[in-house]
Amino acid sequence: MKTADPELMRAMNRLSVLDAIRRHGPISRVEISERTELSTTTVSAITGSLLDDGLILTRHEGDIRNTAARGRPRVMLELNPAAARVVGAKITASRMVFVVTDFCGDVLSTLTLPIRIDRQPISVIADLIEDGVRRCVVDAELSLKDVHSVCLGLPGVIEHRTGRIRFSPILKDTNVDFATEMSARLDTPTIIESDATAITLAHHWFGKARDLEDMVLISLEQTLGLGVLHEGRLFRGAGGLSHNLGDLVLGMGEDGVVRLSAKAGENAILADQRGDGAFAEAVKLGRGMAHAQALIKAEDSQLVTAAIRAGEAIGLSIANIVTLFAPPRVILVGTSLALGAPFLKSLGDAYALAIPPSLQGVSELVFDDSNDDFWARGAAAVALYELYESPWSTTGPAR
Amino acid sequence: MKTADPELMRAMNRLSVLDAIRRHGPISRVEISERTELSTTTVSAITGSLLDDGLILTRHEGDIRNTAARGRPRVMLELNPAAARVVGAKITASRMVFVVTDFCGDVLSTLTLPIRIDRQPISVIADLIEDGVRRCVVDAELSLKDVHSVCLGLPGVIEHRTGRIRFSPILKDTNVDFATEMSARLDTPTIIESDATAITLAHHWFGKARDLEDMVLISLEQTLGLGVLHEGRLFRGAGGLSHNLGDLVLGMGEDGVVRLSAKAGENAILADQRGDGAFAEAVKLGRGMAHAQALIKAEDSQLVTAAIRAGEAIGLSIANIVTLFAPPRVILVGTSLALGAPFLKSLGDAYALAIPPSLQGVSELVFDDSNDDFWARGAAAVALYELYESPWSTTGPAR
DNA sequence: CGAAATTAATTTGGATTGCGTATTAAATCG
DNA sequence: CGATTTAATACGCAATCCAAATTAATTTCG
Repeated sequence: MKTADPELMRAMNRLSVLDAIRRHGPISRVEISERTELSTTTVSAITGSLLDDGLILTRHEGDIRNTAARGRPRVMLELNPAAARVVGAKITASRMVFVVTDFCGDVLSTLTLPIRIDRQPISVIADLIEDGVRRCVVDAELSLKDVHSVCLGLPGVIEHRTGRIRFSPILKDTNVDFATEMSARLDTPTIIESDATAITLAHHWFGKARDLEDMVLISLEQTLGLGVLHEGRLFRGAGGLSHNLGDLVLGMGEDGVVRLSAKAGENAILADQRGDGAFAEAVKLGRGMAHAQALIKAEDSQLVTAAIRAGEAIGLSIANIVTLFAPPRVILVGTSLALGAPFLKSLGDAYALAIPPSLQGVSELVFDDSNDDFWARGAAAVALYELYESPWSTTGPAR
Repeated sequence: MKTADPELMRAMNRLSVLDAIRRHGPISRVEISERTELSTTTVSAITGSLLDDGLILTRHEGDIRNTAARGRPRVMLELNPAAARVVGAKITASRMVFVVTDFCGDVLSTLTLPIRIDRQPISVIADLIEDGVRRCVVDAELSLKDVHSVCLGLPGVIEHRTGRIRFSPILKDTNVDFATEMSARLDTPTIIESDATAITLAHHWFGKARDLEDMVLISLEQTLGLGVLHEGRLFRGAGGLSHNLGDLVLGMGEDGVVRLSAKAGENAILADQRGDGAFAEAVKLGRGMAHAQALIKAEDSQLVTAAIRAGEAIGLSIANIVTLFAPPRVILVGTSLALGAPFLKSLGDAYALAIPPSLQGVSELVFDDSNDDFWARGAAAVALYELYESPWSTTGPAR
């Protein structure tokens, strides 16, 4: 346990205030005081220091109290977008998406590189990422010096605390210290995070989980990922390890264990389709799911069967996750959602069947079809969160 | 997030100091200061207040410094056993075990009631538990007034925060507010906890996880349970819900989903044996596993097959749990371990096969055959932990 | 045997924090 | 323009932690 001193106390309350300002837009000091349950005195002191540090701004318009606006008007406070910038990225086997965001998490520029990096040597991938980051920063009319930190979201088993990639489907190597590598290349602190964890935070901050402190997210892409929000914070396994849902085993098959990824991963669903030339091409370019969607609409029986099988396996797995975490909401994201009705129906049916009676109704399933920018924005949010948490330079004694 | 004020700060450091004293036996103030990273000043203040409150005692012997004991000798501090007493209990379908412990968690008296309560009306079960608690307290030559709180550990899906039993194999009813019921009967605060969670804390305090802050425990009894220790604290699902491992689904069968409990629960393993009169009797008395052990040693082929099947299913499930939590150690407990070599071997083999390569070696499997007292002691530990955390009466301003 | 040395624990003083009350600030209402 | 109302700040208090100085209780050595 961390030892508690006045400094920690202040840090906690600062984060609490900063978070209230982030979540509830322009907000007055009184309202912050109500939400955080801190005294107005304390809120004044902290907001004063935040103003000094340039992290927040005042706005004298927009006091939207109940019509009868008597008395001294409230001064609204909001995050200062210019306080810092971060870069977030989503790296997949067939493309990279970068965003630069301001201190609020609002996107300043976007860059998509539709490049297949699957199984390229690590140096090539690092080169491409470095290039993407630099270009996206330039697009935002900034320099890397203006960027506080970078967060890369990628699939696989990521050790957030150390910045190591233990395994990723896009890398040949395992156990790569990617944070150190990229930090050196960019000369900017770089955080490595699981893509699923990144978009989990994106949903907590901007998306379909703004109202919740507990939530689970399942990402269905090439890799099947899991993100967990527990008591308002990202939950990672022991040692900061991210979860890799595709590694879950469903049972024993003839030649070894059957993993979820083998039944419901993108590759598994599309495997039978590779024969078709046009389709194979599409898969290579990362458009497999879009093509599959079209075929399913045309009732391609083989693919429909595969989709139903996959939906079933995922539905069961979600039930298992709910059994373990009991979240009030489960958000599903990822390219596989494009498979359409047959997939979603079998998923929902399997889930309904598999959820234990004692947990019936505790959890709602929500589907989300956000684009890649949203994932990258989630990575940026991870970087911002660490920034919010970190003691800010000027945080000194009250003047 | 809790708002941080001096009181919280003090509470955190108090707990930290108290925990150091609990864990590291008689310990001097300097050593507490080193371990907690608090200044000696603060440690002195806190220990002073703990002494005033009678929670700890001084001991002038036993300063075991490096032989050359120069300078003023250290005063050793230890928990005051007499500071409080709690009752812990383990409730199963075929027996109840109660313990009274002192403030250190040391057992003062034990009571085992080998009564089959399976599916009795709730009032009967409550009666029996009340009786057991009262008798065990009397055995310790105490009165219920001397008991600070009671913690009941039982199988199923337990909502710790509210004290509700959402489902338990030993109850006909579901969603029972058992904490309120028992608190009123005993006129003593009563905590309801999952049995698996209780023994998880027992292992953290007294058993095979004293050295770890992260750990997962799998309990294999009539019900299959899961306990998680995360960053030194018990981890429960959202809303304080305990996990019920038996509800995990392994796949789709002919008539609906196949749950782990149907493949590896005590009932599942012993189901085929019910025909035998003597065996059926043993099962009813909760001795099924002991008898099964004997039969397996005699190479009863039917039972061996069932044990191997069960071990396989559990091994796979453990791999899945490790995939999600990545704990450095997994402790297995419960009556099913008595099934012996064939079971344990198939469990270990299935686990080794199912653990994803990227997580190979992060987790070690440990088997534990503690008796029921240990479970009950775990429940007592849960009660004690809440006591340690709670602001103590006399915790006022420093004198 | 008594003074010096050594280590433990407490006391003192300074800095920071949060909270409650009183005060100032900035608007509307009559 | 003054009274009223509400927001934000200023001031004083109590509690926390820490660092340095002080006191306490030993052992060591002359």
